Amino acid sequence: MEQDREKKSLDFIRTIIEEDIKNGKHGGRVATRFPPEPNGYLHIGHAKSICLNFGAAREYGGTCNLRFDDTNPTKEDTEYVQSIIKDVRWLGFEWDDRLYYTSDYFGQLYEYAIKLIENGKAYVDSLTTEEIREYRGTLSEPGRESPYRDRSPEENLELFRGMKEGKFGEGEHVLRAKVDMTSGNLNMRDPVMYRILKQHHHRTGDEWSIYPMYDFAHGQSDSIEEITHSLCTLEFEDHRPLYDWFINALEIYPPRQIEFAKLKLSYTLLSKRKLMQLVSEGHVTGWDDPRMPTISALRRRGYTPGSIRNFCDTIGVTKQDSTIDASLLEHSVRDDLNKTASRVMAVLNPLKVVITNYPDDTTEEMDAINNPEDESMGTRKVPFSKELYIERDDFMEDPPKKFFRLAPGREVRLRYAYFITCTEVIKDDEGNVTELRCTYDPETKGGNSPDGRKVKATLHWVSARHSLSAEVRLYDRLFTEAEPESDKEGRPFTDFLNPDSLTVLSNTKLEPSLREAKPGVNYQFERLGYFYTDPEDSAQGKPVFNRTVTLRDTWAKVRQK
RNA sequence: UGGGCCGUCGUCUAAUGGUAGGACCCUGGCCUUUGACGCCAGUAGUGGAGGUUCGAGCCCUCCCGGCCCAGCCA
Repeated sequence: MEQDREKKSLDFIRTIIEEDIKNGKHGGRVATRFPPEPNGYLHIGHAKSICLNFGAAREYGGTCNLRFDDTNPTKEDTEYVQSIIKDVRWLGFEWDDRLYYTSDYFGQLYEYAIKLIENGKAYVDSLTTEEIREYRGTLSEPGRESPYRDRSPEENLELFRGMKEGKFGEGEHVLRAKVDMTSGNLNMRDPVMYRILKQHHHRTGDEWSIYPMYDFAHGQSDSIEEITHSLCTLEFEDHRPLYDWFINALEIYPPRQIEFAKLKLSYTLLSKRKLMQLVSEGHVTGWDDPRMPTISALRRRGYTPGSIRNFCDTIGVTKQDSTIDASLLEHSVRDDLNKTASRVMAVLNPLKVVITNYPDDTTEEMDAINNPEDESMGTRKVPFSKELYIERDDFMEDPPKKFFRLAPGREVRLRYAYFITCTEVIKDDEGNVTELRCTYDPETKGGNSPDGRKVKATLHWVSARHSLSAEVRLYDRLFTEAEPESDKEGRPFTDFLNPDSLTVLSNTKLEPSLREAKPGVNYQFERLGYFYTDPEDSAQGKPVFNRTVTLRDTWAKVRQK
């Protein structure tokens, strides 16, 4: 039978790569690169590109370089370099000694520019920024040639050298490619190759007073590194003819650029500028605020590298503009954590329960399973005593039909402990329930009744005397709208910030084993969700928990109806 | 309105010109010491009109809709 022969369907990029390998292009070599600009933190959209570039290289026995596209010293910083290195590693990828910077190529790029000048394919333009814009034309009208377009190579050379040597001020001149001012593709209307920027660069210091534009640097950098497949996002499709023009004019190694759609995720933003704004305006506490879609924030929230890689696998790679449902990301992390996270009992919104027929000073150690999905994770002891806490939501004095948790006169199971029956409801002057009195059935120790009687609900609980209080942060979506950036009435995305994106709980009651919880560990609080000990704010014996994601909650859906 | 790209279930994504499949979401049901997980089932799609063909999601034409480009940003 051929049933087991799995038919894999490749995305269009991998299809091209396999085709190239089959045809012996580049001698079967596969070389990709991930080329971030160090001007912000990486986000989940970058993860898609990272997984594609590093993933494809890995799959086809190739290499993937990490290269920082650092051609604009006014926006870039080593802080971002460091965070990017950390994030790519954390995602599980390695570049060995292939860590590069476009700034490594400034010398070579300068030589390339000289060559184009000598060949009459580049010229120094002395128009102002505004004039260049006017001369460029519009989407529907062709541009006009600059009056400086026909300077001689000798004059251009001298001017360009002068630019390099710092003889001119910022904005006085630029170097432009002599392509075609009438092209329908605006990128071909004599694009700027170099501008004067008397700025300190995070790597080259004050060595340069001119810096190449991205368009004059990116393609050649790929060429220098002999990248076989230059993968980038759709908006650069229009730039490809220009890159090819440069490569052609320079007669250097030609990489093949292939464009794919960048990731969009519902209920969040993935624009570096706007993420920066969220940080600078204080809507979040930083780039790694767990509500952010950055890699560092997802990590701090408790997302695992595997869950993100799996997410990227699931969403695929195409050229179609699309928005992935946030629930798919949530599914990825639940799926991963379900198999690996230790279960533990934690009461977030405590309601006191006194077991009236239980001895005052007795403590029993109940056996609890750490992970029903993985027996090798073993068991632990959880103390049980007369006074307990249960979740407020697990009791209703006047329950609707479909509520089958605790209610007056009703019997439920306390997980790994006993069946209890609610006998009395205690309230304060305002009628708020403050305490429950229950009886337990000693025969049901461990959670089973010898007479075989069933209960409909199993509740989590924590022994009051043994409980630990800890700060627990409940995170929710940052925005209330699926597409905060595209409001019909043009309202800014900041109008749609979710006021309930963060709830901090301090009056929580956790099982005592959590006292020793180390920072940076994933747990499942049974029946509630996955939580992660905050790596920054947790201290010895004083963990702080971030909610990664809730468990799926069927009852919440029923209740809403 | 110049140039480039893209239209398949609600959302993503598959389908040598030959039965439109999978995932997420959703809805039922089973199971359950997590209303979780798991399992079973269900709902639901080729933007439109022509054409080629025995046969079109796929090829051709036109139309409609969406995205990107007018930085000395990347």
